[in-house]
Amino acid sequence: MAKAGTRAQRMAERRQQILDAARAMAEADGWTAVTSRRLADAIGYTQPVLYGHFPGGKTEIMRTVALAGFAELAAAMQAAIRGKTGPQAVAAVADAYLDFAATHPSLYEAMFQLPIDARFAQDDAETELRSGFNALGAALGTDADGTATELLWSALHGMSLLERAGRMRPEHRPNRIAELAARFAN
Amino acid sequence: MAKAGTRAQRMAERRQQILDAARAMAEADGWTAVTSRRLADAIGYTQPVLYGHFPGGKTEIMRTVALAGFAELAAAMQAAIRGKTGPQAVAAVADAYLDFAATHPSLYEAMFQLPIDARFAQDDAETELRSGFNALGAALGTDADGTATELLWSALHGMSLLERAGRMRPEHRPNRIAELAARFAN
DNA sequence: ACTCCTTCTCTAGCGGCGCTAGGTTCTAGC
DNA sequence: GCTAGAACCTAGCGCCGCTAGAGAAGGAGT
Repeated sequence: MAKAGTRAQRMAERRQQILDAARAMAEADGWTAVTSRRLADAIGYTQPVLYGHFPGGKTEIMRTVALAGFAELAAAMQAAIRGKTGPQAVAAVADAYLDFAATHPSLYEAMFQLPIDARFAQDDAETELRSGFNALGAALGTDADGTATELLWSALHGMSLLERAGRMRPEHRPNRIAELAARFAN
Repeated sequence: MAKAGTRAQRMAERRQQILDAARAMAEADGWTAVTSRRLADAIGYTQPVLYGHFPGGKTEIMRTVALAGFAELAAAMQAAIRGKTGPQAVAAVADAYLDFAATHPSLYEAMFQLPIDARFAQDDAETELRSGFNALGAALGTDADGTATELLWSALHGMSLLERAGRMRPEHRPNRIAELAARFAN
């Protein structure tokens, strides 16, 4: 008899362990500090074990972490909008978005800045991405061809990165959100 | 007698050679392909020579390339605005910005996405950065506390990255620019 | 109980990275 | 021609992502 659970269960557990460790490590010291050796150490095994779970190596691990991030971001935005309309909805979704990016900078980095980007659109990422996009669209109310939604996403994405890079006055964020809500509410 | 010019001249020339090679290499194959060995090969010397010119290593080289990029971007924006006001000015500056980012993706990456960011503000970067920021502000006309300018910069920055990542419909860029001009003019 | 076979895990190593200590060659000034 | 210093290279460090192949562990059949 095995120590605990079925083979598949143990595999799934360890897979999650790897993802958790990678995410924690990234948030603590940045993605460059997430090396295959350190990651293997963290889960109590050696490097090759990682490749058993993620044949694509570090890239696949980051991609998987990013995927979870998209789901979380979409959920946060949906929760923020609930029951709001007009400028309030826009301000709420903007606040939620920027908060998410600021609170989980490395997660956000994995989602948008790393070489995961290329050809992301075909698989299950589509669902989470679309879901987040829709949340933004919902905040705007009507947006026939999605152009305004694209613009709003652009502004939020850019702002989160520029804030993080120290290129925007942090204390002005409320002003920026107000400005955004004023200019984007239908 | 030396082969050509003074010592200082030869140093300056080679310094520029390194920067040119790094930039060309980055645009051709991305920054990860710009390694100290390949870079040294490209200028016909060995690695340690690079460190004579740029004690900070690869980071300092990228930072220097990025600095030139800021100057170019600011110039492109200023040229685009010339003689325009209102929505036309905003559209023109947006077009110039997005064009720059799309035409020199790796240069743009060095300017905004790489770990150069941290504490950039104290030295000569300030000038070029401020100059670009001012060009955006000029396109907007009046912007008392700079909030609208921050917002415009955010939108352009985010849009350029999302376009590059394939997350925005490329054929819709004119729509996005029009939307931007409409929402941001005065 | 013993063998066999699969499944799991580790050891060891490859090529490449950024970077640097220390020796060698060249050059300029006397 | 000699010498001091600048210029440059060789060789190597510790790290990276990744993998081939050896060996241990554990269940199935006899």
